Amino acid sequence: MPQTANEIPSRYNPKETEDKWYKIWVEKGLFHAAVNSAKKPFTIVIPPPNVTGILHMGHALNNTLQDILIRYHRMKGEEALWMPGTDHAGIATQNVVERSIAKEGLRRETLGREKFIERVWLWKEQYGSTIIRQLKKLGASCDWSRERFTMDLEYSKAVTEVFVRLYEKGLIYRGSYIINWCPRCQTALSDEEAPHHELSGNLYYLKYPLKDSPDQFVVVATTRPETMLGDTAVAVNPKDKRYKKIIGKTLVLPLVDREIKIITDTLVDMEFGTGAVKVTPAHDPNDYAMAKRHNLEFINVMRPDARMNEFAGEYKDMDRFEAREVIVEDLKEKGLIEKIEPHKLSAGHCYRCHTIIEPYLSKQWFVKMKPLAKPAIEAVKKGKIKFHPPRWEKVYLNWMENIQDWCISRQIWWGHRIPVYYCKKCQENGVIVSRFKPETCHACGSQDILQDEDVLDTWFSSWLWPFATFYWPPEAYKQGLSPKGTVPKDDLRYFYPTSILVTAQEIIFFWVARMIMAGLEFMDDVPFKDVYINGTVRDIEGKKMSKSLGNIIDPLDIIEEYGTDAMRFSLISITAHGQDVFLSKERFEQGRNFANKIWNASRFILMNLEPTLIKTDLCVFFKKEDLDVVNRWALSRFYSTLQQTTKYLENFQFNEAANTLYGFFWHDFCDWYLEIIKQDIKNPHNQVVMYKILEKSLRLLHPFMPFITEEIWQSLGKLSSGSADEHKQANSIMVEPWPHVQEQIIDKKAEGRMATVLEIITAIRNMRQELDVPLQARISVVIAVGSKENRQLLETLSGVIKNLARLDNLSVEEKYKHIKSSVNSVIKDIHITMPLEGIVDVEKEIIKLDERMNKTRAEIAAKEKMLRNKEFVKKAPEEIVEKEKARLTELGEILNRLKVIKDGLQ
RNA sequence: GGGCAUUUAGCUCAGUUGGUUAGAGCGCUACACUCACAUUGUAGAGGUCAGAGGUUCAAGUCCUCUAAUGCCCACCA
Repeated sequence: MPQTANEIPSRYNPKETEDKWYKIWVEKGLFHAAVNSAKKPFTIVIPPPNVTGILHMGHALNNTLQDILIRYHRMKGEEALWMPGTDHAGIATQNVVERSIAKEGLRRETLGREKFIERVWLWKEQYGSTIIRQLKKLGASCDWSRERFTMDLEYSKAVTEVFVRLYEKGLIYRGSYIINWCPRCQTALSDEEAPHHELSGNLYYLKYPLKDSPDQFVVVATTRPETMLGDTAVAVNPKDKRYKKIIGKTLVLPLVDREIKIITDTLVDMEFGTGAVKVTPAHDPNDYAMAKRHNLEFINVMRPDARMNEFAGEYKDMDRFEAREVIVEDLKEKGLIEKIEPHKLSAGHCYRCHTIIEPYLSKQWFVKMKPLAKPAIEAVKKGKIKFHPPRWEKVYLNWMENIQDWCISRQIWWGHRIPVYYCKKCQENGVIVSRFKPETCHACGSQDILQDEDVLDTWFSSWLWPFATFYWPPEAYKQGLSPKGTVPKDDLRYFYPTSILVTAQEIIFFWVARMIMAGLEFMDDVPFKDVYINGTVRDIEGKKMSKSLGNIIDPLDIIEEYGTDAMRFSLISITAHGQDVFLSKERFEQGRNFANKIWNASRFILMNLEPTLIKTDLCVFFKKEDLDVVNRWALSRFYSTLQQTTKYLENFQFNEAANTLYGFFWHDFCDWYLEIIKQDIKNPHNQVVMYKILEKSLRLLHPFMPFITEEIWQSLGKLSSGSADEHKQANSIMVEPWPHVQEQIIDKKAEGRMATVLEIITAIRNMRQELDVPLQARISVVIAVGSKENRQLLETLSGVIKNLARLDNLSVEEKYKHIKSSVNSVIKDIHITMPLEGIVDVEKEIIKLDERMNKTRAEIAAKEKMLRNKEFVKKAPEEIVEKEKARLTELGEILNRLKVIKDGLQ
């Protein structure tokens, strides 16, 4: 910011400041944090965005919150580390790269695994840092020297280590189960990766003939008739009287003519459908469980791409939905469809490509979760980890207490290979779980050893993020040197556990819960002490923002148009504690306007500051007695604001903190204080106080609006350089201390007195506007005061009142005297009289007075009733009772004054 | 089926230990541009705090029920 008025543009231009300061901050190493035993660590690990990600509003909100916390704690003098990085996002990235090579006419399968992985790395080099660049645009003060990627070599070591340790502990096993299978991605998915959505489908009633009497049927109801080809039983509830006689009899499965038995199982709901259910063990998790109980056969009728296989006979090669139609047609022809009813059902969908998942029988690796969940439940119940807002604790506990085993193998190529090896000779028996590829088979000595083809679920690496980013396990880094040449050996001990995790509700199960389990299992301590769950960003109609809905507001567009600070501030000020946010583009104007307000207030101050005056030792002016009431009020308001803001930040009430600052800076400081002192701007007290408040306000605003505050703060620094004040370091506002609350400067009495004066000014302005008195008109006001104190106050500030209320004359009297043809107002024990000969409509004035008197009387009646109530006087705290009494007295006085005025007018 | 959240001004929302006259931003009305800022200033209009019951001296705030809306979880074929 240049120094003279002419050089400072009247509008804040974010483009000129943002990139400049970001670069300087990075160059000065201000984002870097290192082990420092003299300081308390404050650590946040970023929820690593997908390497394929592009910044959306959810990221903008989430990362702005983290940046506010980091900048605030850095200013508080803590060693604040924000650990950044990206997630390799297995399926998502593989899909993106597959689409990308498809443009060259290439397919993954033809390329081969090794070549394909090379292409993924290449893609990562080229496009993988997009979101990191975008986070920088957002002003994120991450320690970029520590940036990690979940596929980094060192990180992979941690993943392998964890797999081996869990396996050795008996918590990892391999088995054939019904899992969620995405036929498009052709991989298994965990339960969390296959969210259920409602679909409109049909309930088909199929008739299965009895072997002994082919004209008799058992009717079964199903939503997926194509799976009937794999049926190996029909089940009924043992209590179901309707089927009692035929239990154990044999049915002939239509189309395939397989003989199947009628069995009983308590799982069957008698109320649903016909009470008889077809059992397809290889294609339904319930049927699978039933089949295990009854020793039924498992017949898989589909291929991994969800086309029918050789067990489907003539339906082979048909897609599952095509097969459904054809099978229904064929059954219809044979008269084996009783009816078809429309039916709402919910089915799992792939969270990546939204394909309907197929419950599919296959061999996968699982983690036993119950033993891991137990300590993680305890930790939260004992309050070692606190959720904010606390309601999420219930969600977490509910999931953890009903946790299912975690399917961690994925049939894709991009990810951490499972550290499991098989001896080709010994086949399945020769399973070797190892940190390194074994040279020979332990059993037969064969060197023909193959690694498991599958990779691990992405979250199997993400759940290690709070410690794997600090080079875990420490034994592996005993030398104290990482491949990158830093010395990380004490980092883990110093920065772990991290301080707080800020994330979105969608990943509480995927990520938060699992990190807690991993932290307790491998670090023997919780990974963070607080979890702040920020709300979901929605559009103005409450819909989640998504590409497919086309309702995206791109944060980068907003930054381009309004500036980063404006975007950050707007977003924060409208986001209530953990509530969802409803956004429209216009809502960012508030932040832009505020940035401009800060800019112009600073411009005004810079233009009017006398460097010689603020260079003198400031402390002398902080003797309260020396300052006039205006300055005492202003400083008191500032420190009250500081106190409030600090409290809100400590409680994660970011919107309250932002709005408190907004209200103070705009309304108290600009609208009132600067307007008042304009008249006497060169007064040394005014000079120092306005400088002080601006400088400290910039510090309070800095975590929210980092760029504009730095820009202005640097200009202030230049102006006062060489002085003995805070600018002697003149480094960056980023590392300036967060101001201390000076309780002795908070002066409620001064605040109260000024409030009265401001009320008087407002009342006078109101009176003249109501009567359409032009601003140019020469008017006078007579104020009659009840107390000596008020008289003194008003006499002292009479110049201020005259100026702000645009009065020619202001006389302060002791007693109210009626003035003919005047407008009147009463504030507490103060009469304001504005003589306006010829303009005043006495009738109208009397009506207005009556209205006010009636209102006052009603209030008096209510207060009297309250105070007559003995229960109230007995039970309410004394101060409340006193307050009510005082208010009653005041109301009485007001009523009397109104009466006097009315009498005078008549 | 279970759970959670929301319901306060025309709109979008604040209001964390219950305590004067319920707040903000936007929008609206009127007035004001030589004097930091029209991305501005000044003043104003606008609310029986979803409904019903209860606890309490006192309820937007605590409890119960109802209604509407949104979200999450669950193996109903």
